[in-house]
Amino acid sequence: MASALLHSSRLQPATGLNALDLPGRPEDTRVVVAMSGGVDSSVAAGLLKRGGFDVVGITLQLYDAGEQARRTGSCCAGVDIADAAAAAEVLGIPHYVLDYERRFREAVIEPFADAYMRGETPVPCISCNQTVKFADLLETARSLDASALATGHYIRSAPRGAHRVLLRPKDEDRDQSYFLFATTQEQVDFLRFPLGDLPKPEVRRLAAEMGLKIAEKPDSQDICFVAKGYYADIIEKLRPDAARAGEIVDIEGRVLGRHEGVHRFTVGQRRGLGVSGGGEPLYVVRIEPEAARVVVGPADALDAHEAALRDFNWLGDGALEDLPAGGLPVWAKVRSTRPPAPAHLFVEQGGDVRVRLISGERGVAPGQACVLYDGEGSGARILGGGFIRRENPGAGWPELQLRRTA
RNA sequence: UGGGGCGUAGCCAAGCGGUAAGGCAGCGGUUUUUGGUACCGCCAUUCCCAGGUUCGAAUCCUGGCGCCCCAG
Repeated sequence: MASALLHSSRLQPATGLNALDLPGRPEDTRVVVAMSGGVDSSVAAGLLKRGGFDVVGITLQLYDAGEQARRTGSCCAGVDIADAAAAAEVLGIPHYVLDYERRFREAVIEPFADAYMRGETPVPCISCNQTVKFADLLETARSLDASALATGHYIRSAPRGAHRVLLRPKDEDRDQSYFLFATTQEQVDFLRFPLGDLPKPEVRRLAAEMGLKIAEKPDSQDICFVAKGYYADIIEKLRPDAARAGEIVDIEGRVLGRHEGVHRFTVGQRRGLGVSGGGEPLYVVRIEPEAARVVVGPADALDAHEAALRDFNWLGDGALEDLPAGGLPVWAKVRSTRPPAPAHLFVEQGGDVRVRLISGERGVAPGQACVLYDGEGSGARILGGGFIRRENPGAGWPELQLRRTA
């Protein structure tokens, strides 16, 4: 798509569709671009503008900038909004700022705090995409008579039959599909991702070429609404009464130390435990919020070979219930920064979804996403995914139950 | 108060006359549009204390102090 946008505002001869796979001339096609104030979404807007589309930039104000206003690596607040507005002006497109603070708080920040109190490790970027960006903003785009909503995510989408499919981007290092697995088919059909075919350095080059001041702006990182590194502070501020101190115990139940609240921990975490045992490093292997207990153990104790998923979003062909009984071979990511690994997807009688990780993964944390692909590398299709559930490992596997009775 | 052993960083621990390994924990950083992982760097001018021997002592000697074990 990007190459088409770069060079042409003509219709594709074979299909009669424009570069966004939409009918009509680009200049008659309105596209809303979600502009965060960063390089990526600014270039996405610039590419669409170059492609001749009727581009409207929208920036969501998501949280009170406050003292974070001057932080680098943030988005959607304070100076970032000004950056987005400046970029829109350079590109010559209309730009609007919408106040979504309340919605963002309800849909992203509050659930983020609650998840930690439950002993889970949430992915706020996913809930943000899921609710604020792809639900609320998408509705706004529709109400503005836009034919599509575009973002600066590194992911590709392409027409397939009556719908569109999501594909891993050309630049695998920047792949953001992990954060987008929860996108519904309806949303996918409406969304466009102009950066899917571009490597990041090329995007920065384009930003400079377009005269955008933010061409060298650092990538955003960390949780946008959390001052660097101290997410626990926000949770304690939001849930002042919920934080309970408790014990840090080893797998045998021996008390090794104390902690100041389970929300400060995540499964797989090593640093910050303050306890040492046996000369080998200890990791959080389980969090028991009911008992305010953090269970730690050696690296081996982190190996997980399966994960039960909730809120599963299926983007593959056919019905989820029709998967092969022996499981569908897939590639699975249980963390954003790990490459996809071979796995099998199972759907049980009651509709519960499970993934078996063939080689196992270390530190599979409840609340994180498990995202599924039909292949390994660039261009692999995103089949959907779900959030990892807290549960007792080994329970509920039909195969294991069979073995037990046999 | 007979015998034996031990006291090295927050924890474990090597060193046994030549100028303080290593691991865990901690701290800092790199990587990363989540958290974590991983990786890199830092972390005892000083070896329970006081004397002594020696060119030189954590290492040898003497005396304290403190633990532990065996015996009574």
